[in-house]
Amino acid sequence: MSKELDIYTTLQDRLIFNGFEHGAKLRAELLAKEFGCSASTVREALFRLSTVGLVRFQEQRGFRVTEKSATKLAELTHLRVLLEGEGAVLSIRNGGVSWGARLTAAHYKLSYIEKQIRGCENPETLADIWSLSEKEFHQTLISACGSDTLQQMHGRIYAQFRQQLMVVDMRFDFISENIQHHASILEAVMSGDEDLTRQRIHEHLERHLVGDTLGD
Amino acid sequence: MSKELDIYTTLQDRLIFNGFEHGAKLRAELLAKEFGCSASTVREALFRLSTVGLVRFQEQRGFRVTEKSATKLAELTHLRVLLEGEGAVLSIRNGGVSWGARLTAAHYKLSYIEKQIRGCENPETLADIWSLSEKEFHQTLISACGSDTLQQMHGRIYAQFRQQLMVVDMRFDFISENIQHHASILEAVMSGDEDLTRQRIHEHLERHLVGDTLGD
DNA sequence: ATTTTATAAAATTTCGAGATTTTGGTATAT
DNA sequence: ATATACCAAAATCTCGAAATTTTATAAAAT
Repeated sequence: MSKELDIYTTLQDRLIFNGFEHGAKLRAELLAKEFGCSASTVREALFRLSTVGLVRFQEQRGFRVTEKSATKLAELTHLRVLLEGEGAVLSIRNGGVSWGARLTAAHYKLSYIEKQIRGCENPETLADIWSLSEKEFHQTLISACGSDTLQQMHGRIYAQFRQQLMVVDMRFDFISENIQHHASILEAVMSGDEDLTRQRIHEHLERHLVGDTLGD
Repeated sequence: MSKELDIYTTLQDRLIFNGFEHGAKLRAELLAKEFGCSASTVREALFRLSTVGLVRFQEQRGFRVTEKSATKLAELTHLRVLLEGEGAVLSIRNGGVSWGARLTAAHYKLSYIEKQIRGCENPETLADIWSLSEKEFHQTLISACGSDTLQQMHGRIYAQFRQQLMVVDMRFDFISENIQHHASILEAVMSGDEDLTRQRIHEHLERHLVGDTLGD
């Protein structure tokens, strides 16, 4: 694998899981030292990440971690509801048994971890594994929609959404609700009810829409 | 303005308006000569364009113009209907008079050009100006939605959509229908009917959904 | 005291060349 | 005839340094 791609993925992870300060400056030269490569290589990766939205680029002023704001989070949530709802509904239509099986499996894993978190003293220690499972569940949910473009787009929105939310949310106060939400989504999907599925996805994410000027 | 940005924009235009062959190889070194700069600068721009989706990047194999396919076009159309519908509906709610005025103006310009095209021997000569007006109309349609993220996302989908369609479509056989479509969308918007607006946007783009396995 | 100007330091952008990998052609073996 | 191994040419990737621009600091002017 090329160095550039390596660095791209590493940085992406750090950005999503808040390995950097909110709005921090990202100096290619410093990161280059850390990664043991040249500044240009880091620069390429940062450029790509800026197009994805995890990094902000300013002409002659370098790169910064995208800032957090309630507005941005609300916008991303709105789009997630839209895309994930669409993806789920299409998957219901096209998915068949194998998709149902995969989704059930993903949900089983996620709910197992979420129940662990609920009864745990230091839930932060489970944050990483939780993130992976939660992502997998939501990805699986739309995985049979038949549109790569939709999934790709959802992936980006999801990444930015997590970036906005991480740390803040890692106290897991919401975990009981969440267990309920995920189960409700699965239930709606399995019953084949498209409108209900959309509604449940909406309910799951609703709490992040505060301060939103967009419609409900 | 930096050279990189210059090149980025130039390449973006060429890619969208099919200044390159379908699937053509994009060699940084050759383009560098043409632009009078170094290969690394072009490389940065190409990397960004690959993240946007106009260019395909392969590890150790360089860059290519994104291939055209009916499937891809259908996927992009599907997303356009979704995002543009949502953006238009939100704009109806938040837009107010000034948005209505801007949309009417954009429509007036577009319909003027489309009528010129209808009665023209060599419609290709008007392709450039048409593209600009059509883009402006659809951008204005969602411009009061209140979500930068949504608009940005729509912009990317729109760019890829155009890339798939250009040349092929520049014979303007559809122009009479199109005049009708655009007027219908404007009418639905002005009546404040949200469902009708979505439906009209869908009808406008429907012909590109052939070969689609996604539901309509 | 505040603003403007000049200068130095730091950061960003661009470059061209060297290192690495792929591609295409030729020879050798099965 | 097909497949494999080898080599040379071409393309890609990485680097470190030079050129440019911004930022910070201090001196001069209002």
